[in-house]
Amino acid sequence: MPELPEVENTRQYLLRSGLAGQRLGAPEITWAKTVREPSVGEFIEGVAGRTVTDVQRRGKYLIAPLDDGQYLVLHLGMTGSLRIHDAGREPPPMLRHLFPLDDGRELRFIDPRKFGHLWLLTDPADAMSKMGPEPLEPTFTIGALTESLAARKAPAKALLLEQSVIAGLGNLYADEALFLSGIHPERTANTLSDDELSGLHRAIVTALTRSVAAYAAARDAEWPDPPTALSPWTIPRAAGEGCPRCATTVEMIRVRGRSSWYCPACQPKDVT
DNA sequence: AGTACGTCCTGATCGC
DNA sequence: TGCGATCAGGACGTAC
Repeated sequence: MPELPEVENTRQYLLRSGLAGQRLGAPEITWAKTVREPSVGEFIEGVAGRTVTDVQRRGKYLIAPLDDGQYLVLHLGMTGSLRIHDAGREPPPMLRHLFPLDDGRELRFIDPRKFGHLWLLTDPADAMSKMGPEPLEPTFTIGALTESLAARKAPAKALLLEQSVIAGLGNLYADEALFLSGIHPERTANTLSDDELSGLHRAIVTALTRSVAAYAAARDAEWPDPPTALSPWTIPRAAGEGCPRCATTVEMIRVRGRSSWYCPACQPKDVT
């Protein structure tokens, strides 16, 4: 599902498609609950006629500054994706919203499960002030990770999903980072050793960096319709599959209601 | 405050 | 073959 690498891929796709510089027409919103702020009417009125000046990303949020100082903010939820196509082209199934562009194309918001959301904000930085560090920027340090986990008794897996701890991780990359660092998903966060914390920090950066690169290569190879989803992780997510490191059959448990795949040999629950 | 869990959604898949 | 039940999980609201 859209996590940091997928959202970053979307950002790069939108920029390369020339969204910046385009003036938006009145958006067609077919699922009103998608708009979180302001009202749907104010959102449509506020977006119409404005020009997009850039596409930025914070965690899993896409932020498009507009030429009047406001910001169009998008979250893809679990199944959302964005495409820019000619207005005449057959609309895809599950098209939920569209933003007409002044060059005859349109920005399409496709979202089967309707978990994506839209905002029109004057101060997105304030709205996102509780979000944790960007894992691919220098602010994400071992010290920052240690500090945010030190007093927590929840399972490590659950905390990796909290956007206030790290911005941009989701269920799949959380599992991947735990696998790469050899940490069982149910390990209590405040029992992680210094070595485990530094290994987890490195694993998060490695997993995300690897995936961002995989998307970049796919964009180049498959332009102008690059994939919105790859599977650029190493821990298998299917019953009966073997660990890529030791061939032990991987297992799945539920942590906070989320499926968590791990290798019982490489990620022991009890560390001595 | 920290932790845990239900809720929103619908296409795909599973079991009888 | 068909149909109901289950699963998937990001972020938030609520409860303890």
